[in-house]
Amino acid sequence: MAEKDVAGPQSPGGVGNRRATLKDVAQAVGVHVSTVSRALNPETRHLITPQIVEKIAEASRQLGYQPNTAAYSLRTNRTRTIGVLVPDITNSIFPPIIRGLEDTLTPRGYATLVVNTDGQFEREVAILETLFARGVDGLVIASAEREDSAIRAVAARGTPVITVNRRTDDPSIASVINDETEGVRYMLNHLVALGHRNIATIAGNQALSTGQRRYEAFLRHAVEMGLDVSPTRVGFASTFNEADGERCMEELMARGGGFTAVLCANDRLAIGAIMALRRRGLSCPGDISITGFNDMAMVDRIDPPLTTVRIQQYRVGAAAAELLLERMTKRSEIGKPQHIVMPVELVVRGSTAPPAQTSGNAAATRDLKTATRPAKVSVRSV
Amino acid sequence: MAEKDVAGPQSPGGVGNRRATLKDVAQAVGVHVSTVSRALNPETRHLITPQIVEKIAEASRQLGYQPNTAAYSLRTNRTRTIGVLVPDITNSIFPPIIRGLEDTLTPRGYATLVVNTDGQFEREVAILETLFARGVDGLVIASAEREDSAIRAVAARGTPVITVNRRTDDPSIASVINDETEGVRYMLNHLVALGHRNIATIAGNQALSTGQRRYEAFLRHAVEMGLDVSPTRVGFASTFNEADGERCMEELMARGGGFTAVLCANDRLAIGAIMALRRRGLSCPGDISITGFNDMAMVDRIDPPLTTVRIQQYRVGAAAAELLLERMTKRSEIGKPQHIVMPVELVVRGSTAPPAQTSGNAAATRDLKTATRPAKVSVRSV
DNA sequence: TTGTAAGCGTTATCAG
DNA sequence: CTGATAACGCTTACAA
Repeated sequence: MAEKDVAGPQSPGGVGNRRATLKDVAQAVGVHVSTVSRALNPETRHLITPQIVEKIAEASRQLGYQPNTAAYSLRTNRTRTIGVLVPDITNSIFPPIIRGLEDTLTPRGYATLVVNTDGQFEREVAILETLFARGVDGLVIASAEREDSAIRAVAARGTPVITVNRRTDDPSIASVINDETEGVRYMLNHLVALGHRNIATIAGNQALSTGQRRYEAFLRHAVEMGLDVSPTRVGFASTFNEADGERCMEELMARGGGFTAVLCANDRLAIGAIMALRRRGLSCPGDISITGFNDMAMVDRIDPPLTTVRIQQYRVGAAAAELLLERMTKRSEIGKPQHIVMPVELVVRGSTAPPAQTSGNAAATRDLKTATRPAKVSVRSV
Repeated sequence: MAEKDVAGPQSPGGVGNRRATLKDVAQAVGVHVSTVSRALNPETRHLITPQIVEKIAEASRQLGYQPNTAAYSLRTNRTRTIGVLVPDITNSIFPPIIRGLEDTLTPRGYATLVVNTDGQFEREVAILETLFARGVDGLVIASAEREDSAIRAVAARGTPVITVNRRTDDPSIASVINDETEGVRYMLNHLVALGHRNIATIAGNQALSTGQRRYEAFLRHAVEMGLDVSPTRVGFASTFNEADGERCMEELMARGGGFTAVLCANDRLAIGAIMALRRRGLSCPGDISITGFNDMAMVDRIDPPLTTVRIQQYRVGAAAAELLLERMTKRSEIGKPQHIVMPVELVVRGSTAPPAQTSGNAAATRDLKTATRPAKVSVRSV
């Protein structure tokens, strides 16, 4: 509870009330502003006599000199600012990505301007407009759709851009995403190991790479595993949220069921699915196992704790920042990977269990196999 | 899945590849740049002949003119940028506040630069330094401590500043906070109505206004209600997180218990408390009722669903933005409230119930009264 | 190694 | 009402 004490970020010198400028430092040392500029810039410091550099450094410290960002930008056309587009910062999968970005960008002198698109294309366009007006040096886009003409326009314009979490279908747009395919495979493996043979899925928005890739992986691997993937066991969500999960689950059950597990394209859909189940008086995982994707904050504490695929949000952000920095400095270094896929891991919790043995009270479950397998695994790393 | 199509934010005109400047527009219309500047600025537009204004507007539209922010800033010393300090964007109570800020600031032409302090004072100071270097026009601080010399320094410097969610002890620093006192009173009322007479508390960090105010309110209202507030029934958390909640709950139980409910200073402490309880083989609310504060995302879905106090995070952010805008434009308008307190509401869920009737298996519960009251209320608005 | 000077795109002051 | 001009603070050829 001790008072926080500090010299404080207020004028620790300066001239009068103004912030100190290069000219002030130059005057103090008795050299020209250009000399000060060079001395203070690591790139050009070597041009200046070490003693003078020292004197300049001292004086600028004394005066509390801080370069004027506006002047720097006006002159160099660079702002050391990165625009970050997210669908909605309120969706808890994005903040960790943003921190990953910030934590690697800030030490390099870059600031991030985070804006919300709410998944609306017109907003995305308008936002990009204002970001360009502010002269961002690069863009990180977490709101990318598979066909995203706005992003293509940005790239065509020459602004370094990278998508995170999702990617566009255009391979020339750099990206950092998660290994959706493997994630789905792990999950199917897990369900099959528990004894499930009749697995439905609630797929996400197919206009987003996450939705599309997870669904595609489901189809591919389910077939490989010899599972029945009839279209009646597929629900398509358009919004990746709880309401849509609920709706899709109801649809699936209305179509007659016959499945013992539902693989959902993300955690929020899974939560909705569980609610729908409950409303019908069914239990998870007693009657039906439900799985998520992302491992959002708190899904380990909900009832039942969600079995899901953990993605490395923070590291996705950090990797994207690194990649972007490279593309902004070394001019389009060839040979560097343009697409990074981060590994994911399966997290087994309470929302999955072996299929019910009896045809019991679960209206949606029929066609049960008898196979039973190891009941519970803790967090399994892959 | 239709391709998103748009003219795109790329050069819709411009000159060559460059962004169009005032000079370009001036040339196109055949007037001087200063005329264009005046015509485009609403404040000075009246100085220009309407026909010319129209021509200029048209040409600037045609050329896709966007004012250069850096030049504007250099000239005017204003950046239309607001710095926002939060402890950690990953903590889900902050994103809604940030959206409230953004949604009211963006339409007014301001951008927000959000940075994380991680609750470290040195980081806060360093961050303020870089924000000033970038020339922010104002500051919104969600990471304020009660005694915060850095914030005082900012205010002394003349930069408009406002704290949100928390406030400093210095009444001259404007703030928008929640009604902690009423929140605690509602909660105590609720617990007493359920029949609890022996209520413990896990207080938050007393160096933060939230922690201090909630604790003070607990003491005051508990006394008013004639409850026993012995110090053995108070635990002090230092970090407002689950781990500390767990630790405090264990401490409370180790001291011998005797309470039937625990009022926690926020939701995360409550979650930790529930975990500690569970580890001892006790149940919530069967053996002990636990309450939170904030109504964080997802606490309605955890097990048990948390009874808590809902704060209006989004509106806190929006109100702070309004207040800040006022203080930035109308020069320190007197008469306007400097401190806004937002109303809160009680949300009753599953983590509270009447105290156990028997001295049962609950090691921590004794001294039970017999009063029982209405068992469950749904969301009650106040 | 250092100084000179131009110029980035605006806005504001001062004439006309 | 409009034009000319300076200045904001910095970087960067080009000179010396």
